[in-house]
Amino acid sequence: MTTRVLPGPRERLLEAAKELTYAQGVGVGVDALLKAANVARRSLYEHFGGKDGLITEVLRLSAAEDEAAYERTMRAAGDDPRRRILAVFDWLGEVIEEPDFRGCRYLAAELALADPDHPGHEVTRRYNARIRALLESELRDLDHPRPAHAADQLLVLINGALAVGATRPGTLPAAAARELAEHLLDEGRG
Amino acid sequence: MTTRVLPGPRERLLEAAKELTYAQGVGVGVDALLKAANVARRSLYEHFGGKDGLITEVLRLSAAEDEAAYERTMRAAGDDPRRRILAVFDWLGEVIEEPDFRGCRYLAAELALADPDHPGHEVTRRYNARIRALLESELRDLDHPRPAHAADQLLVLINGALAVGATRPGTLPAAAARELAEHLLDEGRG
DNA sequence: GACGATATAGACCGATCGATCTACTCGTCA
DNA sequence: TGACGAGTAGATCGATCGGTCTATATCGTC
Repeated sequence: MTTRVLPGPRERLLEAAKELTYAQGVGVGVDALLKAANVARRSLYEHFGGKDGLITEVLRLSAAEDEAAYERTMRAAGDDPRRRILAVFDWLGEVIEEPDFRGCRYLAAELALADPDHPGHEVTRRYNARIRALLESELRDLDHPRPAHAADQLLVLINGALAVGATRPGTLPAAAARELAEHLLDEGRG
Repeated sequence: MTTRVLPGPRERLLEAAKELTYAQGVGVGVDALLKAANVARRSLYEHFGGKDGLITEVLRLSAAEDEAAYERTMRAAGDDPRRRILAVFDWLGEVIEEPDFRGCRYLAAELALADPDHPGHEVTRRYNARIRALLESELRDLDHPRPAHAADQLLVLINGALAVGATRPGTLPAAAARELAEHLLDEGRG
């Protein structure tokens, strides 16, 4: 059986690390992670090889979850690609207004991991590429004249809203970004 | 005399810390800062009271310099507010393409300083507010119908370009942002 | 030339870092 | 029953953390 009734030390560690690395950054100490997960020190090194392995796995897991959240948001918005894209900004607005919002986890990791060879960088790079591909696909469905370029612009708007949301809470940057996205989507349709 | 021919330990520390905290994040060790600045350990605590004081002062100094850079960029672009604002994005494009670009220093500090009471947060908050005020002033000169709202949007575009530039180097996010800024500036003039 | 302020050099502090190790417990399955 | 794998508990490691300390050197100024 690969399934399990109670979450094992691996799952507990991943969950605790997901929360703590977001709330306090990837600089959190191993002791804090072990205590929060209620896991023996040895288990961390058995399952992940070390702190870097755990952090990388957390990023991978979160990336998959967040990508799924983008897809779920768009699916729930119906079939119109325009509505689906704008729904992303509405959802981001809710995320940003959550009381414990602390900005984009992947950008924070990108900036905090000083070692350029840390495997976490590759994860964040791929995550951004996948979100961008998701957006470009919608833009093609919309028959946008420049889907690749518009996808780059949407990525700027998304990351901008998340960044401003971290520094200036309460200014509703997602709504501001959504409005710019509308202009972008209307391109080439008079 | 308050001026000095050779930079003293205070100036050397600030300069070294400005570089190291950007390249490696605010988590850099005190030893690394002292070594890079060639300064005695004691001098750091005499001048800044501790690591946090040094970091905060670096943020303050950098904020003043960067704000001046915005103003210089706009001044060099002439008198037309539209040109002046778009020049900011051209300048950001150059900054992002610099080989050692590592994203926005203030957002990185905001995300890395886990303690919400760290005085650095106030500095980054004020910095963003001042840049926003700078932009809003230009928008008023331009007789933009919604200067405050448009300033918020420009801030999203700027932070978005810097964020994407950190994660996806070479994709020219500043140019993408500039194009969206043009739409924004043309608002209400048919 | 003496003084005081400002440096430097570096020992030293307790705390914490990430990581390794041993010893013990517990459940499973042969 | 007994061997084994997985997990816990916790001592321990060397390194590094931020910070304090003493001792010495250098400087400008009276």
